[in-house]
Formats: sequence, C-alpha cells, structure tokens
Amino acid sequence: MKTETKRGRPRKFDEDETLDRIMLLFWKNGYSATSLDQIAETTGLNRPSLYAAFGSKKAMYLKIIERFADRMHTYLRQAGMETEGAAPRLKAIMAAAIELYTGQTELNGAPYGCLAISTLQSEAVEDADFRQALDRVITRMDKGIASLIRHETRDSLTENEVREAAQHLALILHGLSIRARAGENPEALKILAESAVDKILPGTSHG
Amino acid sequence: MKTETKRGRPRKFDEDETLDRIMLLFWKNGYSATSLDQIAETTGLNRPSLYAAFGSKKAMYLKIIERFADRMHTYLRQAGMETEGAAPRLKAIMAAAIELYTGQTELNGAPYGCLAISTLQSEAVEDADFRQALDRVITRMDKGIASLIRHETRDSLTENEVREAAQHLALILHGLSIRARAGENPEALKILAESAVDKILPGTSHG
DNA sequence: CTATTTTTGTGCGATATGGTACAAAAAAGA
DNA sequence: TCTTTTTTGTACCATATCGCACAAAAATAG
Repeated sequence: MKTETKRGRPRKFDEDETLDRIMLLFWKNGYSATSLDQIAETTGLNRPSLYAAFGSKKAMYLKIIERFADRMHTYLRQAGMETEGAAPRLKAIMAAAIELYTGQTELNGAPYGCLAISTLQSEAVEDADFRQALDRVITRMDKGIASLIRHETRDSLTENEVREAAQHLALILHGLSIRARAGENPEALKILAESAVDKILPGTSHG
Repeated sequence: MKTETKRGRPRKFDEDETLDRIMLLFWKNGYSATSLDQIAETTGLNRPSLYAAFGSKKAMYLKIIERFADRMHTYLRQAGMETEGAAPRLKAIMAAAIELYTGQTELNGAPYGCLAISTLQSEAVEDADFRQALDRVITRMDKGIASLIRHETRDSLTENEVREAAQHLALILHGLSIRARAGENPEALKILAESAVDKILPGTSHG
C-alpha cells in the first residue's frame, strides 16, 4: 500500500469518478462527436490536466472501453449467480444486461445500450485499434457465456454445441443493445431475451 | 417523362452515382467522422453544389440511410426468392445479408457491416431524428422477416410465434452485422446464421 | 528555507469544421 | 441579342477541433 508518498502537487480530482463522467459522455455522443472541451467541462478539469492524466482522446476512450468491459463482466457474472441451472442463469444474465442497456442501473440512468456496441462500430473501419477493441469485447462475451453453459451442462453438450449456443446468445444480446439505444420497450426486450434462451440452448423445452 | 426542359446551367454530376460515393464515405467513417471536405473530394463537387443538391450534411446522411434501406429490402427479397420453404428462404436471406456485410457484393467491397447498424447508433442519443431512423430500419426488418415467415408457414404458427421468430432472427442479423464490421470470418458468420434459423424457426428440426 | 517534483490553469497555435455570399458560367426563352 | 434560370467555383466566416508551451501553484525531501 503506497499512500501519500508522492512528491508533487496533489491531484484535485478522483480518477475513477472522472473516468465515470467521461464514460457517460462517450456513451451518449459516441467517440467522434465528443470533444475535449465537453470532457473538460463535465469533469471540471482543463485539457492539459486531462492530457497528462489519460493521454490523448483516443487513449482515454480505449481505456474507458476496457474499464467498461471489466465492469460489465463482473456485473453479469454476479447477476448469473443468483439462480441455478443453465437456462435460468442465462436468462438472469440477459435480463441484467437489458436493464443496463435500458438505463435501469446506477451505472447509467439512460437507455444508451452497450457502450462498446453503440459507439465502437462507427470508428472500427478507419482505426484498427478500435476494430480490435470491438472484436475483443465480442470474443470476451462469447467466451463468458460459453464458460457458463459449459459449466452448467457438464457432458450433456458437445464443445461445439456449447460454443455455438454462446455465440447465438451473444448475437442476440448485441441486437438487444441496438434496440435499447433505438428506444424500444425494456420489457419487450426482456421477453425476447427469455424466449431466445429457450430456443437457443440445446435441451431446453421448445414452446 | 420530363426531360431536357430545365432552364438553367446543366448539372455536371449524376445524382445517383454521387449518392453512392457519399454513402461509402459515411459507411466507412460514420456520420460525425465524415467531413464535407471529404465528401466534396470524393464526389468531385464543391460544397455549395452539394449543399444545393442535398441540403445539410444531416439531410444528406438521412436520405442515404433511407436509400440504403430500400436497396437492402429489394436485395434481400430477391435473395429469398431463389429457394422455397420458410427455413431455406430465411437462410438464403441471411446468407445474402452476410455477403453484403462482409463486402462480397458490388454495393460495397469492404466488410463494413450494415450501414444503419454500424453508423446510426452513435448519433442516436443526441439527435431524435437519427434515433427514429434507426428504429425504423429495425422495425422494417422485423416486419419483412415476419411477412416471409407468415407467408411460408400458413396456419402452422400463431401470429405471436411468427413475430417472435422474426424478431429473434433480426436480432441475430444485427449481431452479425457488428461481427462483420469487427472483421470476423464471413464463413463462420454464415454457419452461425444457418444454425440460428434452425433453432429459432418453430417446427424446424433441432440439431 | 531551498530544491525538486508534480499538477494546475491560462493561453495559444495550427488546422478543420459546417455552412454561405457572390460573381462567373452555361443552359433555355423571348 | 438580351433576359432569366440554374449550377458552378472561389473565397470566406465564425467557430470548433486536438494538442501543447509555459509559468504559477502546491506538495515533499533535504
């Protein structure tokens, strides 16, 4: 624990809180439409301080994406642990994701969808770093869901079935993020998510 | 047919070809990251001409989105008519969409995903016109797929089953667009799409 | 108290931005 | 030919953009 041993003038701001504010800006406007002036205003910092702390606008954004992905991971994992069985856990995870997408969590009170899905795409062609960040987020979601399915359905599914079901559910989830940002009804999205799990997870009763 | 009856100086450019070039720019860079200078350069027109012909940057973009949705509609409809039966038609449509998303059509030779899904989202929160445009594109896709399913499975499905399956497939399709723009393998996406149809369409054999 | 280190804040610089005024150009009408 | 209409192209405007010098400020170390 290294505390209070730094030499120079102390920082006037809390780094985590500042990153949260910047995240909300990027989440609302996207990357290109967010300016350093806006960031400076909502954080109360001036540009040189921002630049010194986080580097360029791009570095700031990519750091925030990574941070978001981490938080999302733990948030969804936690949501999945409140029930048992593959299908119920998957449904709980998807319901939790939809709640976040539609602005019903403390992380974001507005229906902005998934930060990565909503804002990374438009920049993904011109800049390879953005494209890779997007692909990492997707792959991470695939693997996370696959790991849950694999764990909950020991030996009853082949590895291919597990991975395929996980990708199908991730595809659905990303589609739901888009609809959340398009302003669609949260409850309707939850119903879609539930029935999607029933259809996609092998061995579940098909209505 | 009113031709060659206009009074003033003739236009130096073909409107359709020009819109195509602008579309590709927006498709690549997104809305905010595309400048009028870039548009002027790739079209060979200067800004006043562009402005006179299409209005503001925003009007230009929204017109191009609408035009894209129309083309996509006819393109997918045509792809679906080359087979018979609900599942084969849906698979053909999804395969065609993936080919377009991954840059294997003459409309776009690069893997940019769906123009609307890729570029509309980031602007959808700040500007209600963009959000509505996004929602229209989504709803149109829902209805198009539902209409096909309804037509191909007369009486064997309830209206609710039809609409739900259509929305599930649209969700998958939008997820696939994201993955295409993220650079994922087109053949892998096609396999995912095929198996998704098998799982989602009621009454199809479940692997 | 002095030197050192780090952050802050003012201010700037070079360029890019969306949009437009205005005159020249190119067609048709009379 | 002379007017009218429409498009073109130059030049411009006000502002916004990202990024950075540079000195003052605020802490610690000796």
